[in-house]
Amino acid sequence: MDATIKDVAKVAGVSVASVSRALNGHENVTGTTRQRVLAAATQLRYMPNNAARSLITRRTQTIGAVLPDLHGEFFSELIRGMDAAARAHGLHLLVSSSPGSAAEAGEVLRAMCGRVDGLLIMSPHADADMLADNLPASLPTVLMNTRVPGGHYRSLSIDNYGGACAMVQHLVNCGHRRIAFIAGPANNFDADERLRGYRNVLQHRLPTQVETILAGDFSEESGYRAGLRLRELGDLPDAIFAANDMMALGCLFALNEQGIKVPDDVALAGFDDIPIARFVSPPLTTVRVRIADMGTQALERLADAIERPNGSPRFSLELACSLVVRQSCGDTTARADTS
Amino acid sequence: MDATIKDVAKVAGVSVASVSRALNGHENVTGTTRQRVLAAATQLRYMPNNAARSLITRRTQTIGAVLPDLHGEFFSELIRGMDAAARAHGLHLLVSSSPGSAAEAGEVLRAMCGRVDGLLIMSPHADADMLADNLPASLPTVLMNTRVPGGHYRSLSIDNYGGACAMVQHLVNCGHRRIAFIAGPANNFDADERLRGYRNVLQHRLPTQVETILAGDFSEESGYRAGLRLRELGDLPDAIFAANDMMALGCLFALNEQGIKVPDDVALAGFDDIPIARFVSPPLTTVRVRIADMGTQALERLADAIERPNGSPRFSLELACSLVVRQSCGDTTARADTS
DNA sequence: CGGCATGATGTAAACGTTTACATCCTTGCC
DNA sequence: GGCAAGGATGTAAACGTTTACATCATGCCG
Repeated sequence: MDATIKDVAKVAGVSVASVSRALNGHENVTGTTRQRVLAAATQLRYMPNNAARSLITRRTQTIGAVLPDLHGEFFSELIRGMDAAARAHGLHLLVSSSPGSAAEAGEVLRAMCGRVDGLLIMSPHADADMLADNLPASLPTVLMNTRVPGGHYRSLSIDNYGGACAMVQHLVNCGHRRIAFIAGPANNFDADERLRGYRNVLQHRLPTQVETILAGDFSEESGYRAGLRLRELGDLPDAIFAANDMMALGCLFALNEQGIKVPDDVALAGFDDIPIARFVSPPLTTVRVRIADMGTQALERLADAIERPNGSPRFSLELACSLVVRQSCGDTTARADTS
Repeated sequence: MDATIKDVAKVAGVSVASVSRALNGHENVTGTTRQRVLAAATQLRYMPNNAARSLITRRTQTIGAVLPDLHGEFFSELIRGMDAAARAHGLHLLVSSSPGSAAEAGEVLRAMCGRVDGLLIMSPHADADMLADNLPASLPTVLMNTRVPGGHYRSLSIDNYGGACAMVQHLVNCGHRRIAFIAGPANNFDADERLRGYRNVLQHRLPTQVETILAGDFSEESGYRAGLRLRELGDLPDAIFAANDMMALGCLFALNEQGIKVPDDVALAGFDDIPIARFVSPPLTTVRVRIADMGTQALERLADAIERPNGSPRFSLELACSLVVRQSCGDTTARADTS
């Protein structure tokens, strides 16, 4: 059985209160007492019982992350960013995915909220009602890539819309006119925003062009299929903008197989700047999003909200993306970035 | 303030003991009492306080996962597998990476072990002493891809060695003789085992050939650099076996740039079967490892060890890999798998 | 020298559960 | 009708901390 604070007190010859004070670094404790306590604690390999501590302090030193399915590098990056920030703040990270239904997501939320000091939520199922139903209003929360109207929640997003606009602008500036878009999955926040950016620029800069949207679901396979279907559209477009890099790569391989040259026959662009994007040939022009950064920032905002329950304001932030121009879209004079 | 069990008891007009029994599904409680309690609980939105519960039950319903750095799809897959199994068992998942030093890893372990019922550990820093120093002997633990001699710990690994042997065998069977290897990072369990497999087959099947090992670190960039360095070796080898797919892809792009044709000029093989492997051209012959499966299995073994503290035996298991033959190594008669 | 402020230390209550044990009620049997 | 048995329910202790408050020693000042 593990040693308790009482055992330490006995060995050190002091009261439990002094042990607690010494171990928690309070001021009012003599140097000699502190030393005796520390010695006893290490001798007994004393580890404070977190349950007992949480019970009285009402803090768990844990924050929860509720994510959608955990496929792909996106989530390891996100978790990596959150983990680094959590460790820096002395916090622990409880993660859970919530694939499936909204009901299931609510269940995950309820199961978590009693064990954490705050919550990071990224979920397609999250809306105002669902959150209100499953979360105590007092629990600090930061939404990630999840739009809930009302301004009642803190929220942090990648500026997918801005990034998509920038990319389509770039394609237009390169002289491309007929620009096709490979869409992401339905009901996906990122996918919707990127599509919105594509449409916006098309309407404003190329009002005479009709939009061309190919179905996709963010998987490289769906990009591959889109690339094979391209011929069915009649003439090849000038450029293809895939809603993420994986689909862009899938599409690239499909184009290769058909003998369609990128960027000579058609330009190709992606979104995310996954590591492999710069190693394919031609290197892929894409939009860089700093995913780990979003995780870190989200956690830090949350930590702040926990520490200053009233002082920390609600906010709704968008993290900027940056255009990464490589060789897959032809004109590289705009800006070169192969770092 | 949240409702407590006392509030529920008051509303339901019963004692706290009955509330506890009703809510935890014990037998000896009347149907009417149970209903009254349930009604009161939902009315008050009662959520049991986990700290108090853990304090007395000495269970946290949480298992901890200590991982090395969290880069790449490997970890999202691993976490995905663990998460699915955890939810199935009603357990929560506390994750932490332990980049950096062994001391830091020890700290992570100590910080975790008071908050979990069991631990899943994957760490290059883990050895018998380090674990003994930082973990209570009573804490159920499952090691993943981490070799600690002595048979004192439960452990689960990918059969990297077997997979690498199978791949090199396959290359030999395809008629290749001069086989180069792009190694993974030093002190990495997977990397070491794959190298060992390469060496083993070389020694037994091709005793006259010298081994050719190019440095790498599992990143696509290091594979790319290895591909560029290939010419420095003099004649091109017959085949290149990269210790993981990312390096194989990096290498593939480097070969493309140099006008070296795969598989005509040189065969290329990888390890992991990441999703994109089947979409590059030529599709990559590789070794499939079921990473999510390892996470799931590890968690399930751990859950078993927690539930049956004495009944569950120590074990040391290796999860089989399977050869996935595509077009990058020439001869596809051995076995085709493009699923 | 006495009283008082100051600061270290000890005592004990409180946190919200679970559960062993006591109590009470019901039921069936003699 | 009384009694035993057994099942439902209540009472209270226990889990291991933190911390408000009490106590005690010390030194300073009047």
